[in-house]
Amino acid sequence: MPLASKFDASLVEEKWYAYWMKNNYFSSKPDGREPYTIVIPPPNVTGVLHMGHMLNNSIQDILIRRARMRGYNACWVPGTDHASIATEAKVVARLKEQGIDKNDLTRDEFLKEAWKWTDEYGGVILQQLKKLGCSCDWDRTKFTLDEDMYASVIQVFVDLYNKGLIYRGYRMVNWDPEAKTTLSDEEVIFVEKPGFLYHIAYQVEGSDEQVIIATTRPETLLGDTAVCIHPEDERYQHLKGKRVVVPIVNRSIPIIEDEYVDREFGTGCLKVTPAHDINDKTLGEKHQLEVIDIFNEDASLNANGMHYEGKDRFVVRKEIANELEQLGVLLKKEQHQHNVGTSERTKAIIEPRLSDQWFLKMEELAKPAIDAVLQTEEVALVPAKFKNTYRHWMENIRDWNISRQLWWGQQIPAFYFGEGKNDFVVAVSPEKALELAREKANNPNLMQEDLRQDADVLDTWFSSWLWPISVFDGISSPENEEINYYYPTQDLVTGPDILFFWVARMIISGYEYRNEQPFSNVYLTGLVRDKEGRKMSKQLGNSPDALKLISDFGADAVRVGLMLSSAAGNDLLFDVSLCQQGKNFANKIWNAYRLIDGWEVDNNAPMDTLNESVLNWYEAQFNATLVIVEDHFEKYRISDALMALYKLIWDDFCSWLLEAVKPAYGSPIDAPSLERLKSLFEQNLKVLHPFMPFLTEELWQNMQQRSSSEALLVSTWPKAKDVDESIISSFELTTKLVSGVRNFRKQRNISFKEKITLHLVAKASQVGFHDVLCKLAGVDAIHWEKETPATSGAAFRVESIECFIPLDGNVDAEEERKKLEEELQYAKGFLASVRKKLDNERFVSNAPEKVIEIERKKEADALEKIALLEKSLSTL
RNA sequence: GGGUGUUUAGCUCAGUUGGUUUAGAGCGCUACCUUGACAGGGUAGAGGUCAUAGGUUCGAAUCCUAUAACACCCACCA
Repeated sequence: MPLASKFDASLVEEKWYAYWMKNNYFSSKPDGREPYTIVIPPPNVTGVLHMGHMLNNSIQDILIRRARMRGYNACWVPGTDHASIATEAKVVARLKEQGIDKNDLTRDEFLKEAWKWTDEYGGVILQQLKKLGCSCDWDRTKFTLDEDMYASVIQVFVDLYNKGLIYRGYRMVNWDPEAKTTLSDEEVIFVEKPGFLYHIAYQVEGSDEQVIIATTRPETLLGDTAVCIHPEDERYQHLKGKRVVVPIVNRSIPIIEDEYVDREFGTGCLKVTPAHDINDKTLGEKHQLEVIDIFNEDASLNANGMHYEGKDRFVVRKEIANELEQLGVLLKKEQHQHNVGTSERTKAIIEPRLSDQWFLKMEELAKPAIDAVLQTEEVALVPAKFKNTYRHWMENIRDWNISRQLWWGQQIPAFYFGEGKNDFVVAVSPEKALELAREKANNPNLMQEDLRQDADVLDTWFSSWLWPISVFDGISSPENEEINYYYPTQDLVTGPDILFFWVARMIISGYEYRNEQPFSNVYLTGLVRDKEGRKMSKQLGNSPDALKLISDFGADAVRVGLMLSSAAGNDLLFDVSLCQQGKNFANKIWNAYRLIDGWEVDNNAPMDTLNESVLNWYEAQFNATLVIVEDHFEKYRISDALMALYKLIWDDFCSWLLEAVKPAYGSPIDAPSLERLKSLFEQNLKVLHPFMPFLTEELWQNMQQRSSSEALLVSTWPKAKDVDESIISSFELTTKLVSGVRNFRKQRNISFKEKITLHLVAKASQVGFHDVLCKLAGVDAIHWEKETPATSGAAFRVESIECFIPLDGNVDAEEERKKLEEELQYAKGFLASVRKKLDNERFVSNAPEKVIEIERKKEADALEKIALLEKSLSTL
C-alpha cells in the first residue's frame, strides 16, 4: 500500500506506545550490563502536564533512549509527589465548594477525602507523559505516600533525631494564615508592594515629650513591648532609661538601646514587637522583653487585640490608623514601597509567628554535599554556572524547618506523654513509642492511649529528598540488590528553581545515607517562557495546552520544537512555530522514505558507480556527524546534537544524497545501491530515534518485517567509524561547483533542462564526483583546461578553480564587470587585512609559527584570486 | 542592599584556552523556480561598526575596567 504523502502522527503514536509496553522494553532489572539510571523529578500527584514538564521529560527520554540503544541497562523511574500543601489546598477548596469546612472534619475523614482526590486525579500526569513518548519503567511507579516510601521517611526522621540532628524549637517561622501552616524560607516569595509608612507618636512617661516611631504595620503596636533607639543617636540621648506609653493599649514600655537601629531610616526610632518580627524577636531576646502575641492562626486579632479581637489584620491596620488619627498621634502617613513575603502556594501574605516547630540541623550535613559539587565534582552541575549559586546557598545554609501544620503528608513520629517540655519520644511506631515512653517517664503503667502523636506532618521535600534512594528501597534495606545496582544514578534533569528545595537536599541525603552522590550529573533546564519572555503561568494564560500541542503537531514534533531551542540553563522562549518546524522535519523524513520506497528496482544490475561514490561520501558524512553528535551529548548540548542531525538529514541525506542517487523518472535503481541506501537510512532512524521515537519506529517497522526483539528502540546505536576526511572535502568542492553552476543559470535565466558544457581550468584529479556534478548541475560535459578558453562565454570562480561556460555572445558585460569588481574589492580588502598583520614586525616575531603560516597561505590565496579576477576583468 | 549571569543578523541562539571568522547556524524575509518524495518543497540573495566607553595585546566578539539595559539568586531596614 502506498504511503500517504503526509506523516500523520496521530495514526502511529498510540500503536507504537502500546507495542513498546506490550514487549516490556521499558522495564529494567539488575543484570550484568552497566546501569544507566534516571529518577524522574516527581510531579505533583494531582498536577497536569505543562511546558516545563514537557521540556524536562523530553530531555530525560532522549537520554534514556540513547542509553538503552547504547547497550546500557536503562532504567527511568517514574512517580509522583504528594505535594502536601498544594494538594491539601486543592482538597480544602473542593470541600469548601461542597460547603464543608476542613475544621469540621476529623483528620481521618479529611485524609479519606484527600485520597479520594488523589485516586481521581492522581497519575493523570503520568498518562500524559506516555503521550509524549516517555519510556519510563512504569512497573516501578512510586508515590511519596506509598506505604514503603512513608516508612522510609519516618525511619530517616527517627534516625536523624537519634543522631541529635532533629530538634524541636520555639522559633519565629513563616506563617501562612490561609493554609494555617508554616512555610520554609524557600516557599516564601517576596513581592514588592506599595504600602505606607506610618509615623506615630508615643508619649514619654513623666514628660510632655513624644517619641515618633515609623512603622509599616501599625496594627502590631498592640504587641509592642519596647521602643528602641541607637545608643549613639544624639537626638535621643535624653530619653535613655525612660519609658513610653503605647497608644490605645496604654501600656508602659521601656526605651532600649541597640546598634541594630538604622539611624537613617524613618525617624531612627523603632518599635519592638517580639512576637511578630524576626528582628524584633532577636532584640527581644537580647533585652529580655515580654512577648505579646496578638494574632490567631488565621491572622485575625486575638484577645490581646482588645476591641479589635476577631478582626482581620488588614482591617485592623486601617481601623487602627483611624483611631490613632483621632487620638492625634498619627503624625504622618507616607507612601512606601516594600517587599512583602507571600506564600508560594496560597499567595497569602506571610505572618512571622512564634511557634513550636521541628528543625533539622543542616550545617554538618551540608559539608559533604558542598565538597561533592565544588571540590571532587562527584556531582557535576550543567551548566556549571550554577555552582556559584549552589555554593552561596550551601555555605549560608540555615536549619530546615521540617514541620507543617497540615494533615496530608507523613505525620511526625513524635509521641507526647505528658505536659512537660521534654515529655515526648520519637519512634518509628506507636508500639515502639510506648516502650520508650514508659522508660523515659519511668512509668510502666503508661498505656497506648496516653500517647498523643504530634499533629503536624513533614515538609514535602523531607520525603522527596530521599527519592533516589527510597525508590529502590535503599533506606529500609540498604544492601538490597536494586539499590546496590542502580545507585548512584547517572543524570538528573530538572529546573533550576528547585536547586535548593530538592537537588541540594538530595545530595545531602545521598551522602548521609549512601555515602555516595545520588547522581553524577544534574542537567538544569531553563524556564519555559513565552515569546515575550514572560514566564509561562496559569495566571497569565500564556501557557499552551501541552496535550493540545501534541494532538496538533504530534509528540515527535513537539519534542523537536522544544529541543531546537533549549541549551541547558538558558531560558527558552517557546513559540508554537517551533513545533511547526518539528512537524515539517518529521514530514521531510517521512517523504524521504516514501521516495526510496517508491522506486522500481533492477535486480540484475550491478551497483552504479555514481551511486557507489556518493553513498561512500554519505557514509563518511554520517560518521563525521555522529562524532559531532556524540560530543554534543557528552556536553549535554542536546539542541546542538539535534541541529547537527537535522542538517545531516535535510541537507546531506535529502538534498545531496537522494538527489544524486535518484534514478531518472520511470527508470529503476539497481538493487545493490538501494540496499545500501536503505541501510544508511536505517542508521539515520537510529540516531533520530531518541528525539523522534514514534516516527522513526513507524518507518523502521515499515521497512521490513521485524521480530519483537528487533524494534528500533532496542536496536544498537551506531558506533562512529573512522572518517576519510578527503572524501568529505572533495564532495564539498563538488557541491560548491554545483551551486556555482546553479547560480550561473539563475543569473542568466538558463533553465535547468537546458544542458550546458562546463570548462574548468583545473586538472580532472583536482575535482571529484564528476558525474554527480553533471547530474546535479545539468552539465552534459566537463572540459579540463589549462587556461580560460578564448571563445565567447562567461567565467566564475569556485574556490581557486576558474569555471567557464561558453555562451553565444549574449553576455551582459556590464553586469559581469560589476560583479567581478565587487569581488575584486573584497579580495583586495581581505588581502590588505592579512598584509597588515604580516607587515607588522611584532606580529611576525610574536605570533606562533602556525598562525603566521596560515596568514601566509591566506595571502597567497588572496593574491591568486585577485590575479584571476583581474584577468577575467581584462578579457571582458 | 549583596551576588551571579546575559547583551552577536528581524527572531532564537552558536562562537570551545585571544590568531584558518573584515563573524556563523536555524527560523523568518526577498526574488525566482516548481505537473514525478515533500509548496510543510527547491535555488539564490539580502541582512551584523559582536550593548556603550575606555584599556591590555603584534592581534579582541573573545581578556580587564567602567557604564547601561535585562534576567535570576540571596538578604528583608522597621
